[in-house]
Amino acid sequence: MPELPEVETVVRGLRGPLVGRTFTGVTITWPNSIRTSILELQSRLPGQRIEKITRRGKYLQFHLSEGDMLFLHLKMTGDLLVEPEDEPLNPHVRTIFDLDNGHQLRFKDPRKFGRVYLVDNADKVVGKLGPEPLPDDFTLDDFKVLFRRRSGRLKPLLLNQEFIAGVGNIYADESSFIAKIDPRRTVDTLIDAELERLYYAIRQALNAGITHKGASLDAVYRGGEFQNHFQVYGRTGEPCLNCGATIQRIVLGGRSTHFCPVCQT
DNA sequence: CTAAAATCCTGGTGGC
DNA sequence: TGCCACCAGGATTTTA
Repeated sequence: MPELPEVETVVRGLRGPLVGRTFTGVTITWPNSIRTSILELQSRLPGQRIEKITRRGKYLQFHLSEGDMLFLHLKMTGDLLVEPEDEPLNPHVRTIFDLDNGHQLRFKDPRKFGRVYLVDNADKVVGKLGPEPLPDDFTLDDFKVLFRRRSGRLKPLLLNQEFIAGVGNIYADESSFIAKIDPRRTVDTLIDAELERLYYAIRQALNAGITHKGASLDAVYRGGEFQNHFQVYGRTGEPCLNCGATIQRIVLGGRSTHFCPVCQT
C-alpha cells in the first residue's frame, strides 16, 4: 500500500545513508522480483555510485554514476532497510545490495510483490506514467486537460498510474471525500467546479500524508501515522466526520472503496 | 473503448 | 487451540 506519500517518506529517509555510497554487489533471494536481466544487474550495478535518489509516482529512482537507473517498487508490503552486513537478515528480505561502507540496502517484502529494475533509460520503467500531482507546474488547467476524452468511473481513473502518478487506494478515497464527489461518478459528467475541488483535494490528501510521514498499515511499520487521520478509508460503518452519516464500503474497479453517501455526490 | 476478472503472493483474521 | 477459507491490494494481463 505504499503510495506517493509513503514512497516519498522512504526516499527522504534513504538519502542520508545512501547518497554518495557505491554498490559493491547484489544478492537475490527471490528472483521473480527482478524485472530486468539478473545477469546485467549483477554485472553492471557493482562499482556504480548513487548520485541521487528521487521518486516518480510510486517508484524509487536511484540515479547511478555510469548513467544507469535502479528502480524499486514497493508494491503492497515492500520496505527498505539499511543495515550493517553482520546484522541478522530478516527472512522476508528478497534482494540485498552491498554497499562500500560495510552496510547493505535490504529490500524486505513479505508478499513478494515488489519489483527491481536496472535500466539505462528511465522511460523503460516510468515512461508511460501520468504527471506528478504535487509540483507547482502541474496546474489546475493541466489537471482539467487530463479529463478530455476520458470516460469511466472516477475511482478507477484515479488509480490509473498513466492518468496521474502516485495515487493509490487510500488517497483516491480520501481525495474523493475531500472533494465531495461520489467515486462512482462517470468522469465525463464532472463539471468544472468539481474538477477544481478534486485537483485541490488530491494535493491536500497527498500533502497531508507526506506531513505525517505516510500511513503505516498491514503490520508494515514505517513510522508514519497518517492512518490516524483517515477521513473515510477503513472507516466503514463509522460516522462521517462531516455529516454523521455512516461511511459505506463498496467494491469499485476491484478495489475496496470507502465514501460518505450523503456528502459525496 | 470500458470493465471485470484473473494473476502474483503471504500474513493476518474470523469462523467453527 | 488448531485448522482453513478468505481477504488485503499495485500493476499487469486476460477475457468479455
